[in-house]
Amino acid sequence: MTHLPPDPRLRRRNHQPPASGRFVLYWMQQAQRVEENPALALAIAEANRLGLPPVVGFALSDRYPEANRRHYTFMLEGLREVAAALADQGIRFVLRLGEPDRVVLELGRQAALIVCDRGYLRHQRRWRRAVGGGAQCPVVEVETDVVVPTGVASDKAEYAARTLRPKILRQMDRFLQPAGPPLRPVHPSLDLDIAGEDPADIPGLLDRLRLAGPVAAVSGWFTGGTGEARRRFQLFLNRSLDPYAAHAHQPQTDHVSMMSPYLHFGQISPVWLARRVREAECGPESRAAFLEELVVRRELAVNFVCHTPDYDAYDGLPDWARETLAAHAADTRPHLYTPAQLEAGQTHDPYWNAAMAEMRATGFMHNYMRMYWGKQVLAWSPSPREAFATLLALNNRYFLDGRDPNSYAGVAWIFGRHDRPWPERPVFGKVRAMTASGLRRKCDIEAYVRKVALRSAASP
DNA sequence: ATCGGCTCGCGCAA
DNA sequence: TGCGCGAAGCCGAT
Repeated sequence: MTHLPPDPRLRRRNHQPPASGRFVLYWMQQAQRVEENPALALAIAEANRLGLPPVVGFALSDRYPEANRRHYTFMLEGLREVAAALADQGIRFVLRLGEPDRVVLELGRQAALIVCDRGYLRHQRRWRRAVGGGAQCPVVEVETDVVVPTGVASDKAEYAARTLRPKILRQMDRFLQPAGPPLRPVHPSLDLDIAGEDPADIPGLLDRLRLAGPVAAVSGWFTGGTGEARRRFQLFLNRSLDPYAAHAHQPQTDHVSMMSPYLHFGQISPVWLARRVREAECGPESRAAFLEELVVRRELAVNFVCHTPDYDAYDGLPDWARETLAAHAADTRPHLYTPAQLEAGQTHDPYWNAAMAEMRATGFMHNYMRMYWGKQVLAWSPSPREAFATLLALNNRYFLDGRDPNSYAGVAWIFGRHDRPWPERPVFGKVRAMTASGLRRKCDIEAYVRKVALRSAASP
């Protein structure tokens, strides 16, 4: 493997010598797409060089943290499309039920090389460590789901967006160069005799998985898959990119890309999205604002989970934030709600209830409302620690983009992470507060409430 | 309608 | 060591 190009997106996961095998295995887990997938491209190139067919393997586990029907329907819609797109190229897609590390080590016994993509949460890292340590052939990891590879951007936990921003912007250009034309496999793998599930049988697969909770699918609002992501993004470019910057705090509009569910499952490439926006005709402010969200803040969230071992724990918050929240632990809470009352959207606040209804009905929430929604849970919970737990649970249960680095960075932001102190007030202490009067001042919040009422009434 | 003050700590200039 | 400034705000003064 000494021939591997010196590409900062590549990393060897073990030091096994070259092995013989029936195929080259691309273990797809994070980057659930065929287009703009550098891990798949590397697997095809290596397969051609070795004179072997490439095979794509995917492990479907119902032990994924907080897995439910909503997430899995969306993911399986995407994987069905992946299987069909791979078949068009003569590549076999092997879907197996089970824990990813075990499934991949089993499949990998017949592989000359394993290529994997890169998710950033601790269970995804654990799977890759286990595969790297257990495989009898070389394992190469490819960074697939950020623009600037994490180690190139920064090798430490960044304090805030302002400290990461210059590092990202300095490097962005070189990682937005278009890849060459997609490589075709010389040796097709469709006829290889490898057992796997039928990825097109979504109801059958869902029935066989033990999924938590009564959280319904939201296919009426969001259908999974790269084709659907591209269609939606084209609509965004046509209609919503130009007012994007001006309407960032206008949740009554739909001038947002809604790419986060597709990015979360790797169904669309952030590099491709960034290139499209750079080429788009729009005001420079909107172009910069979108790239700020897509690249700077999204990759700040990745930096956060990579360098904060307890990214999902209250104790991982900055000292100043924990200290000020502790100093206000005994403050009177004018409103207190249980997690069940919050989940049902039964509070005194119609704006908050609308946000919760949007989340339940569609699996999505406008960014500005996500902040307001989170800040109120802090205000209405018996303690910041309980608020933190409630927010993560609701986030990961209902959002299609739950359980993403952005989920953990977003919840931590509610409690002061990546933010600065502000004037001291009850309950919040020096952590930034948001209020209903602020919503009324800054946007047409009544129009947002009406929009959500229509949507949740029409909910499938 | 707009403006300033509030508050902590990082990173750069000196 | 000093200083400017920051992921999305609030509030009161003008």
